[in-house]
Amino acid sequence: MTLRLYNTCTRKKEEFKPITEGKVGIYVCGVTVYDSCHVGHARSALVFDVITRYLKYRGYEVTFVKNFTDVDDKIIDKAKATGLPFSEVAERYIREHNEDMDALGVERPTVAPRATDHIGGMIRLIQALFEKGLAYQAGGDVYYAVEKFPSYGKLSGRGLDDMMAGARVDVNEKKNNPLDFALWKASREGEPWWDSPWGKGRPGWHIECSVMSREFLGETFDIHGGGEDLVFPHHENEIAQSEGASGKPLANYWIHNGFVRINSEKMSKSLGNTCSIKDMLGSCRPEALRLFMLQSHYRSPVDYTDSSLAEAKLGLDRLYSTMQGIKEILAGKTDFSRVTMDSLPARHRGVLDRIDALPVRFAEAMDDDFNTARALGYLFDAVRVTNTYLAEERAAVSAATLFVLNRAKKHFEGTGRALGLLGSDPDDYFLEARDREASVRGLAMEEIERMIEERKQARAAKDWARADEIRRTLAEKKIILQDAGSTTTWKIE
RNA sequence: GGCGGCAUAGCCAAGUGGCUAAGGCAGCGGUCUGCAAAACCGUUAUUCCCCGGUUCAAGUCCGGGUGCCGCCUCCA
Repeated sequence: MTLRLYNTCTRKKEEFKPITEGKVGIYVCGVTVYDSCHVGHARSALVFDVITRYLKYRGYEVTFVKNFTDVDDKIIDKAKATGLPFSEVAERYIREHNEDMDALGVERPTVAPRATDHIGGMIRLIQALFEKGLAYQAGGDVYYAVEKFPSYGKLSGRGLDDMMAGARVDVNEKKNNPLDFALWKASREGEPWWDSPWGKGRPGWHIECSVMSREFLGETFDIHGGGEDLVFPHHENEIAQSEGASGKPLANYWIHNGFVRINSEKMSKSLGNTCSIKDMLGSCRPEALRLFMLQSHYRSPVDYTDSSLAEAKLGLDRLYSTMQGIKEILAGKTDFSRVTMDSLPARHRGVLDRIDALPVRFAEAMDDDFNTARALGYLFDAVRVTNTYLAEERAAVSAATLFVLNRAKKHFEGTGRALGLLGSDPDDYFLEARDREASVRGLAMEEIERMIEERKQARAAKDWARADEIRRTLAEKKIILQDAGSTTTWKIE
């Protein structure tokens, strides 16, 4: 079975062949730390989190590098606006970024380098570009001479002439060609600076990634990723820098995730419709957002709305409710160690076969360019099979039942882990969801528990009128009571 | 102006030329329940934006049209 992935550079799905058997080196462009992360950052982070999780699930040893751009015009602007040193602005948003990612259940990268720790490497790379005749100095600035690099435009699929025709290139008299980009910028008064052969200055945006990827992954590595907006100019320029200097391919595969829209509109600061991760997590649980994102293919645009997120949450409840059902029966602790595949009665065997199909189909979907939407379809298929089985078995649990359910649990947990889902204990999941909702709505838990107790007594006395009255009263507060035998649980609608 | 993408049920969404077009949400009918909820069973696209073409066979390939969207400037 082979993993195939869509390579932006060739615009085709290709079979994945790592440089070193069993290992994968992946570099993803991280954030510029000048503001809080929004849902778009969340998508990118979740996409590459699932990609690295799946690569590990498949047995690869993954080295995942995701950088922080901690010196840049916008950070400097923010520093000026707030009166803080630029390094403190960066520090603050790095910390916030990490908190957000932890909250989303995104695994930390193997290395999270910062641009300012690699200034020396950048200077050396720029010098190498001078030696190759690809860089030129103009005052205290250094630019990359785009037309000296023949394959410029190969990633984004455009030629220099096409781009020249575009009206929106900025006019800068210091550049030989309007498409040339800055490798090094002279610092102005009050801006951070580093000494360099070209005077006091700071690096251009693109150079850091060329340097840090080589530092941690080598001149050529397996996968380079980022948001689709980075294809041009950022990644194109990285290629020009890295390949211009080394003469070797930068990355063998390029992966780009699609954008998030909000209510069918592009999310952007100018439209004022960005939604920060912090805000969003105040009203929804992280796993629901993850499920929502994974229900679309990573390259498609995704439209974020309150209702689509609410739907995803219901889907997540469905998954956890199956996990809860399994847990409940397994808690019976009957010994099933003597059950074997061969001794399994046909009816159980039939269910087991369908459940055992999950990891196989899951891998088949994920191997096809990380098709998480299809993979989730298979997961829900297995959920339905399990639910049916659960409904049939509940009355008379046998050792065979436990054997089958134990296997189901393993498969759900295994595939779930590869997606970053189903990591919580199901009981905790539902209690947490309920208590969170209750506190958001300011409901008094003691009062609810008291009324449930009263209703329990009414039911015992077959006083259905009183029991129903309590149900209705609580229902008005959106509290749904669920009777199961003699116990009653509740949840928020 | 240049480059690229998308159009599948009420909504979201997968679909790698060939058995009955995944899955989720919503809806409807039923089972279960004192009543409910959850769960389960059944049901919801004779058809995949439109028009041509290739093929024994097309949602899937090709050409044309229409409609959305992205990038080309900082952006995940």
